[in-house]
Order: sequence, then structure tokens, then C-alpha cells
Amino acid sequence: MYKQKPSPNKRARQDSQKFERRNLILEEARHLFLKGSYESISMAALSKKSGLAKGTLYLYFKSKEELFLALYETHLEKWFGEVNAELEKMIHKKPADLNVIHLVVKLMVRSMKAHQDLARLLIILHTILEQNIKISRAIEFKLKLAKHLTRTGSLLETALKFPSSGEGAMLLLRANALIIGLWQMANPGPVVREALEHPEIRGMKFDFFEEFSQTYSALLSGLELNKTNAKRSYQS
Amino acid sequence: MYKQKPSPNKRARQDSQKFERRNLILEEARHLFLKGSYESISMAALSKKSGLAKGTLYLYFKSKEELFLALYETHLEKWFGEVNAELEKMIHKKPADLNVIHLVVKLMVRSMKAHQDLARLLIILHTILEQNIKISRAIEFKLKLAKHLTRTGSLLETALKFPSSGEGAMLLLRANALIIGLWQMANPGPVVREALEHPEIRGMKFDFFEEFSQTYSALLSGLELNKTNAKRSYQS
Amino acid sequence: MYKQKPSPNKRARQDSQKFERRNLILEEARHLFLKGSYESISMAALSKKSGLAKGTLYLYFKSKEELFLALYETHLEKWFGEVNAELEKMIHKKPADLNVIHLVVKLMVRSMKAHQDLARLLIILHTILEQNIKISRAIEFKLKLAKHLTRTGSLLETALKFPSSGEGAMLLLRANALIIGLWQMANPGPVVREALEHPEIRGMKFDFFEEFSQTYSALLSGLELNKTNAKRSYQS
Amino acid sequence: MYKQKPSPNKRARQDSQKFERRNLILEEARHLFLKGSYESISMAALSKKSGLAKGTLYLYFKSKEELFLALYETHLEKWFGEVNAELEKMIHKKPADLNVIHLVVKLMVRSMKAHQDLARLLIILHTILEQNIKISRAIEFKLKLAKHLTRTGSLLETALKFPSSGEGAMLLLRANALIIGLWQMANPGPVVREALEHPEIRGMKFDFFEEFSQTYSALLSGLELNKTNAKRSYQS
DNA sequence: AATGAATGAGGGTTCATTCAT
DNA sequence: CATGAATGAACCCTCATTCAT
Repeated sequence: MYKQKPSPNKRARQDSQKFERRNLILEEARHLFLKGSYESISMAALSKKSGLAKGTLYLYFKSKEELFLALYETHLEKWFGEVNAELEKMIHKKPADLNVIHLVVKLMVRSMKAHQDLARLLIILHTILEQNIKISRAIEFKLKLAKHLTRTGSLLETALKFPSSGEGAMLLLRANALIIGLWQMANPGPVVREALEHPEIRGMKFDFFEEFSQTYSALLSGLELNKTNAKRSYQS
Repeated sequence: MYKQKPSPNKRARQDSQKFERRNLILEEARHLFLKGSYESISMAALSKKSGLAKGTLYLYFKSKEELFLALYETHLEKWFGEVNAELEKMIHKKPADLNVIHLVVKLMVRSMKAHQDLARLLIILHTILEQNIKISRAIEFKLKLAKHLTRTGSLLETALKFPSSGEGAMLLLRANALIIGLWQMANPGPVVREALEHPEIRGMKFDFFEEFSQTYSALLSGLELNKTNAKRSYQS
Repeated sequence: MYKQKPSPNKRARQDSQKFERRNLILEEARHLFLKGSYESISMAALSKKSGLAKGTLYLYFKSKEELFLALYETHLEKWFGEVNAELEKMIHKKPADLNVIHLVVKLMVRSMKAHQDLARLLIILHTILEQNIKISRAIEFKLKLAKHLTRTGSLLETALKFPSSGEGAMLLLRANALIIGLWQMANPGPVVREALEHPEIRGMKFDFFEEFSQTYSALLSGLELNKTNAKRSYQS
Repeated sequence: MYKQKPSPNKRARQDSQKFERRNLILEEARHLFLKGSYESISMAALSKKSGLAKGTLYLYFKSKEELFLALYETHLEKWFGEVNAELEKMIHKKPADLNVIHLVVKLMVRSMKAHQDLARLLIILHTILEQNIKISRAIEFKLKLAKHLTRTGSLLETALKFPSSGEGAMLLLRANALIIGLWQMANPGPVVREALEHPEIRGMKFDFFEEFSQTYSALLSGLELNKTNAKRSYQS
């Protein structure tokens, strides 16, 4: 009833081997994602690129969505790690510099430049990736995310000084929101990209990092100001 | 077995009739969009709801994307109109109130609450609607948008006082970005919505309007502050 | 976003044309079914054979199952028509012949020989065709079937004399059951067919029509006998 | 992320252990078959339920079909055993009762009520189970079946008196056919089941056992009658 | 202008079976 | 004997768009 072919691929029996294979898949997915959109990547193409059978992909990921969610998670993990390290460094140095906000913003811009995939994945996170996953996976993801937000948020609080305890996470979520929105606007599809060459609207083009930098900077300043004012009015 | 006579619709010969028919389609599209997502709305369903043939829709719109882009435009038009009116009122009153920012933010929240479709359409504007349109249409749309941004932006400049000439438009674009990001995060799909009932991550839920209000408010304050500082440092 | 090709096929605008096209599809389906099993027929293959696009099939039938159900229905319709005609002829002739049962059985065998597809479709009717259809379609089908059963059943009653009013339909359903079972047993798959060449079990092979003839004949005789006995015991 | 240690099952070295393991698998298959259809039972699910690896199942059965064929065979074995015992009892008693047919039919209904799985497996026997098996297995199965048919058939001949030597087996095959057909018709899928609640076709529902009882009874009576008539006409 | 029949690419997923370990 | 990772064929159906009528 069912045909089968010999299986030319080595079998990953050990957990470590399975982990490696999983990473291999994610790595190939990343490569494809660099060149094309999520929609343009078919599981068939990914399997071919990975040198694996289509079915094998489903041994490691429950669905295409969960696969890319895992890719996002991997990147995010790294990103948080790097940002944490830099924040800790910054905190240690105790920069006499008044303008910590500026430092923080620069830090974020730098780390995002190194992880542009992350921004692109973030764009589809809420509209696609989080749609076709098991609830258990959703909870797992959000739990992990929450932990990161808490940890890095708390570092942010220390570095920036002005936020109250617990507000750091919210600062990250707001950065998130800004990234989603600004990235989309700054990186339109080919049609709009060409349209924006039109002289009268050329002004609507902007560089994502430049714009994010300014906006997030202002946002943090504004929040700090609110805090100061609140304290002052409380003191008086 | 088969439907009765075809009974074709009366032809819209006059421009006014064509205009009306176009509006009818948009109105029905709006109705369907209230109940479901963009993807869930098929052109077939829309044609049936409109009492028109599928092909007829394409007499009025070049593609599904252009149709919803038109819907977006219609809403946006109204939204700008209302916001302009309110801004002008505010400017006229010359509120001695120092906190114009607060007033402006309240205004925006109020107008967005009245146009929630707009936010939902905005979410798909860059990722979907702007993808499959003719370049001429893209230019037309962007030109119109630019005009609105300039006009309303300039009103904003007057109301808020701190922005330099031409910066008002950017304030609107930043609001745009925040809306896109925050809306997606505040309104997840059913799976994540349920996942967020989990006790440990319940804290990640937030109300879009509340959050937008705070964030945009801080953003404006921050921008104002930067301006003041810049001037001060310039003066000194 | 979506490509399209010119549509080389003439359009069936009139109901009559649509009816013809529908029949064309059914006819091609019948051809394919002659050569292979239901499972072996892919909608893609059928569309190619029909010279139509895959999607076009779905304009005429909601699913593969409904398509073959329609094929079954068409055949059944014809079968009932022929059987009715023959029964009426038989009734008219008023065969002095005592053995009406024999005549009826011969009639059924003859009509079934002319509609062997019907038997093969009947095999999959309950296990496949009736599984993936809309309930409304199921009701429609069963209603039509009920009418046929009543009409032909009543002719059977007249011809055979012994059945009470309303029992004729049941005679047909019992024939149905016998056909389903005997056909499967008489026409095994290739493996079993070959196995039955083994000398010790060669005796298990049998001819469907021969066997059906004998069995149904005995069944009718038995029913008649029961009736007679019942009457007799009632009279005495 | 990954499951704990593999902890392979103890090896069944002795034949008795292998036999037990084989039975365990069949037993679990029976459990799953009680709750769902053949198609709905995946080898993966069965292996999990059995606490064995997927590959292990294939150490005991060559294919899914052979596995369920074995399940069928096991049941059939039991069924024949019980029926034989009852038939022998009946023969011993030498029931003065004229209506042995009635007794035999009651016996069969009783035994089938106790083995409803058997009927459900019978439905798929010819269309599925016998399709993907080795020819040697097919021969083995048919040989065993033939023996049973002969033995039980001969008991039937003795009990019923009217069949000639060798005809008993055919009586069983005819019962087989009736069961296949009537069971399918009496136990439709969910859609048709619901459709049959429709008032005008509610009459098409029937109870399998009731109907089988009447039909098989009539069939036997008819066969007996034919015999008597044949003899009589021969004598005269 | 209006119709609606025709198009056909496109793709994720399942699952019985194998065989290296 | 036992394992379970790997295989990969197979398939229905949707739906935006076109264009003959």
C-alpha cells in the first residue's frame, strides 16, 4: 500500500544529535528567510535545502508556524543575551554620563542591526506565527518571554534609574511595538518602494534605525520626565 | 438544480450611480470586515453580499487589495476630517492649559475609538494592501496621504507649539507606528488570547487604548523636552 | 498576487450547457472508474481527462464524494427506470407462469449485468461516498432513493403478489445488502484472487451473478412461504 | 525538550513470551477499534498504547492490514468455537421442534451480538484487510477459513437436515454476505445518521439484528423449500 | 456595464513502513 | 529483539482574477 525508499540520512539517536539536526533545520530556514518572505518559503523547499525529507521536518516541529516561532525564539534568546551583557557592562561602568538614555538607545540600535532577521520575524509574529500553534506551545513561549522581559527589564531599570520596579518590561514591550510599526513603514514592498521615488512623496521614506533611535529616545525621555514631575509634585 | 434567471443588475451609467455602487461595495466590505479578517473575506462572499457579480467588483476595483485600500482611504479621510476639526477647535480655544499634549492624546484616543476598523486595516496596510496594487495607485494613495499628513501635521504643530515646521507629519507617522505595533500585541489571536489566561503571564495582557495613551503621551513629552533643551543649549 | 491563464474552455452559460458539462464530467469519471478504484482516481486526473481545470470540477460538485455520489445516482436512476419498465411489462403480461419469483430474479440479474458499475459504486456508497457530503445532500439523496424504493417496491408487490403493501421496498433493500456482500466476496483483490487459485481453496471462488441469483431466489421463496404459512395458520 | 531514557522493553525470547506480546498488541488494537474506525487508528497510536515501539509492531505483523486480519482471525476463531458448541448441543438435543431454522438463526444472532467487532472487521475484510497482505498469508487465512466453513457447515447440515452435503459452507458464506451488506446499511456514518432523522426518510432506519434475523430466516426457509420441491419433483 | 463560468497554481501535512543503531 | 528517526508519496480544495457572452 505504501512505498518507501531507503533512508539515506544518518539517524539522530542521541539527544545531542537531535538538537543539532533541529538547529540545522533552523539554520536553513534562516537562510531562506534572508532571501524571501515567510510565505515564499515552502516546507518542501526547506526540506530539500536541509537535505531531509519533508516528513522529517515535522518530527522536529509541529507545523510551519512552530518552526518559525522556534527560529524567532532562538534569535530572541541570543538578542536578550547580548543586550543583557551590554546592559550589565554599562551598569558596572557607572557612567557618570548624564545621558544614559542615549547609551541605552544606542545599545538597542546596535543589537538590532546585528539581528535584522529578528525584526522581520517580529513583523509576522503576531499575525502569523502565533496563529497556528498549540496553546501549550503558546504558553511555553510566553512564559519564556516573560522571564526575559523581567530580567532584562530589571537591568534596564537599574541602568536608567528612573523607572519604578517592574516598569522595565513595559519599556521593552514598547520598543517592540515601535519596531513592528516602524519597520513595516520603513521597509515597504517593491511597489511602494518604487512609488516613494516619486518626487512629491520622497520625503516619506525614512531609515528605520534613525527613526527608531529618535523615537525611542524621546519616549524614554518623556517617561523620565513624567517620573520627575510626579516626584516633584509629590514632594512639594 | 440551477438558480433561476440571472436578472442582471441595472447598469450604472451616470457617474453618480457608479459612485454609489462603489460605495455600496465598500460598505458591504466594511460589514464583512467587522465580523472577520481580511483573509476570511472572499471576493465571492463580498459579491454575493453586494448583490453583484464577482466580475462587477473588478469593474470598480482592480484587485482585492485595492478594494480594501480604498476602504482604508475612505475611513482615513473621515478620520482626518474629524481630527482636523477637533484640532482647530482646540487651537481656537487657546487653552491656557499647559498640558496640550494631554488634550491631543485624548483627542487621538477618542477618534481612534470611533474608528477601530481603521486600526485593523492599518495592521494589514503595509503587509498586504500595499503589496498588490498598481504603482500609479500607490503614488496616488501616498500623495493624498502626504497632503493629509501635512495639513493635520501643521495643525498639530500649531496646537502643540513645540514642533518645528514640518515635524507635525512625523508625529502622525509615529502614532501610526505605535498603533500598528500596540494593536497587534494587545489583540492577539484566539490561541494566544487563551494562553494569556495562564496565571503567570496574565500580566502581559493590556488594553490598547490605555497603553497607546501613555506611550504616545510620553513620546510627545520627550520630544518637547528635547526641543526645549536644544533651544536652551543654543541660547546659552 | 495570483496568476491566471486564459480560459480556453467554452463557457457553459445556459443551464442546458451546464447540464451537459456536468454529464461530461460524470461520463469521464465513469470511464476512469471502469479502469481503477475510487481511491486511484485523483481529481487532478479526472480534470485532465475532462479537459477542464481542477477548480472547474468543484463548480459542479462540492467534493469528490459528492461527484461520485452523483455518478451513482445517475446510474441508479437509469437502473430503476429499466427495472420499472420491465416490471410493468411483466405485470401486464400476467404470466400464468407460477414462478414469478424466477422471472423477477432473472430480471434483476439482467439489469445488474448491464450496470456493473452500479454494484462497484454501491460497495463504496456507505463506506466512502456517504461520509463526506453535506447533510442537505444526504437528505436529498435519501429522499429520492425513498421515492424509487416506494415506486419500484410497489411494482414488485404487484408482480410477486405475496408481499403486503409496503414490503416491496424492503425486498429491494435486501437485494442491496446481498449485492454489497456477495460482490465483495466474489470479486476479491488481486492477492486473494491469486490465492484462490490454490487447489485446496479453489472452491471458495464463485460467480457473483450465479450466487446472487440463487440466494435472492431462495430469499424470495422463503418470504413467500412465510406469508402463505401465516395466512394458512390464520385461516385455520 | 526531549523524552527521558529510551528504556527498551524486555525482549521476548521464549515463544510463549512472543505469543503473549502478540496477543497484547491484538488486545490493544481491539480496544482502539472499539472506539474508532480502522483508518482512525494509526500504527503510532497503537504502538504507544501497547508500550512498544512502532518498529516492534512490525516484528509481529507484516503490515497494518495483517495485524487487523489477525485480529479478525482471532475473533473468528472464537466465534466458530462458540457456534460449533451450540450447534452440537442443538444436534444432540434432537429438538422435536420442527422449526430448527428458527433456532439456528437465533443462535447466529446471539453469537453475533457477542461479537460486534467481528461484524465491523468483516466490513473492511474484503475491501481493506485482504488488499495489502502477502499471498502466503492470504492462502493461510483462506485455508483456515475453509476448514472452519467445512466443519461448521457440516454441523449446520446435520442440524438443518435439508442441505445436501457440502452446502453448509455456502450457508455461512451467504450469512457473511448479508452481514456485510446489512451492517453497512444499518450503521451509516454520522451525516447519514442525522439525515435519517428527517421525517420523510426516518423509515429507512432499521435494526441490524432484527433485519438479519428475518432475512436469514427467510433465506433458509426458501432453500429448504427448494430442496423439498426438487426432491418431490424428482420422486414424481 | 454586468455577469459568472473557468482557471490552475499552490502547499501543508499524514502515516505506514524501514532499517541503522 | 527492540527502538524510533527518517522517509516521501500522495492529495483535495480554495480563491483571486479573467473574459466570453
